[in-house]
Amino acid sequence: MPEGQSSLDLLEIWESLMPSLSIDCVVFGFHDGQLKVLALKLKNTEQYALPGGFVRKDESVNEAAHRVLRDRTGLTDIFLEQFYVFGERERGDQRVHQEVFRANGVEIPDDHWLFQRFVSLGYYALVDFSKVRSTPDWLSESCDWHDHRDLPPMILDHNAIVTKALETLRLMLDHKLVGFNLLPEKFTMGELQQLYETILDKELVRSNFQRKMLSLGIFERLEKKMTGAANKAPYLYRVELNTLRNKD
Amino acid sequence: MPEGQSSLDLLEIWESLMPSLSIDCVVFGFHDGQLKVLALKLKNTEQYALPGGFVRKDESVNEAAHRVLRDRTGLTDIFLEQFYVFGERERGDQRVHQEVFRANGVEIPDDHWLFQRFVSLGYYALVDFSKVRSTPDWLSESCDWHDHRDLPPMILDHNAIVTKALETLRLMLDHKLVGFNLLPEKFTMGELQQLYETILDKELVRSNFQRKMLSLGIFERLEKKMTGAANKAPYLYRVELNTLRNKD
DNA sequence: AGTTTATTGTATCATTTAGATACAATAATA
DNA sequence: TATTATTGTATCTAAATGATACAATAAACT
Repeated sequence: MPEGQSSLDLLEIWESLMPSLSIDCVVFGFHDGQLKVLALKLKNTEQYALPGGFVRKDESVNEAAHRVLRDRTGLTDIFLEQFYVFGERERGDQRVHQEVFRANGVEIPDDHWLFQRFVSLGYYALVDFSKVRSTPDWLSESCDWHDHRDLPPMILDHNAIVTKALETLRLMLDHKLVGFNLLPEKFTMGELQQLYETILDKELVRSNFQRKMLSLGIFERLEKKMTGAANKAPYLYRVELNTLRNKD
Repeated sequence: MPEGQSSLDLLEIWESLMPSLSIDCVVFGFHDGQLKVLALKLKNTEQYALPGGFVRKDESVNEAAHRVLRDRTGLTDIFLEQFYVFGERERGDQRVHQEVFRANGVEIPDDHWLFQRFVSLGYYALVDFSKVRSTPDWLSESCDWHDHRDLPPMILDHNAIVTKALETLRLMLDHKLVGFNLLPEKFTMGELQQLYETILDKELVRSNFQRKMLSLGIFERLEKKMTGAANKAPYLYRVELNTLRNKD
């Protein structure tokens, strides 16, 4: 049995949690022109899972999601929103967790609460890839980025959860202005366009994209970014934080 | 103690339910040029509540919401969608239910599951006002429509839930095409416009509204509606069901 | 029966937004 | 200094939206 974790501990933990409720986070990042998703590789198996957790009795569901995200990425103050509740009767074989425990030498009775039905609250987060310090949880051996078009097979309905999260992100990208949460503080219009093209899976006309973005009036133009390339240097932009606010 | 319901029954019911999860439905209807919301008047109190319920262990959360809606309105096959999870630590005084029970002569211990913390899944429904046969539940003396701008004080955070539901409806009205779910099968463009104006709280230019709606190409023009008024009779329209589909 | 009235359906204008293309400005290289 | 690739902006066109006008018409009134 691995150190620091016993069936007794699990029972104590259970008492402090909201029963039947779980949280799954689809953490989006952007790197190398790819939209990435954080996934955990479960110890001693070939299974992957989304960062997730449970809701404590003394915290709100949104607080729980922020805590999960902080534990896996080290980030606070991130864009994080509910997008769907996954509450099918059979969301996939709940025994996957049992397999994981067995693979790690932990015997837990079949009727343990962990293997009961959970309704999962789906959250999606938009983070600055470069700021993330990804950290596996105690069941996982690693926590890494995967291209959203090439995700490993994940437990339960986690692949479907990512699909739904991406749909929501596409919707919100047109609707609210949330895209730049995936970029560093300073970015060029070219980088922003590449981000939009990746998420929407559609090519955009550069000049028109630039016109539209700048007409929003939410960007502050900073110094030029000397790229070293043999051509005109693009300006860096920053979102004027006074203009927008992402709160719970 | 009222017939048909005892503490023992409640315990049995409890065993069949997903713990800590509840469902609240904001049922929108349209009548007399007003956007209406269904609310229950709790027996022997001046408190109101949204139609709601719990999730059975053998049904999905969406099925649970449909069941709640069927029980309160008699309707199946309605537009019903999740819009938010209300999971604050203190969503208001959970003892309101206790008050209701006391007012009805039912003593339930303070530590009963009904008074514990619940996370509520918010659903909103769009229904044909004329088709609803509103039916109170066993805790309520009536189930009636209220103008959305003049709702009675409701328990817990139910007033806030309605506000959030209305925001979602406004968003979806622009985005998807869901408005006509609030109208009878056949309707005039004038009626549809009045509906949009009420929901969006904004006047629209008739000719432009008509042009936009008809350009969607989802309406089938039927016979004229002879209103009896001394002017040109408007056509009735129906949504071509082949074109659109609302599924879970 | 002809006139009046209010409302509907559609046309037409102007304005705004979006798509397509062109071109001057420019950072590094040849 | 010319070349090159890319950026920022302008311009033209097309589509969507806003504002207004007007003919068609169901019932009431003369």
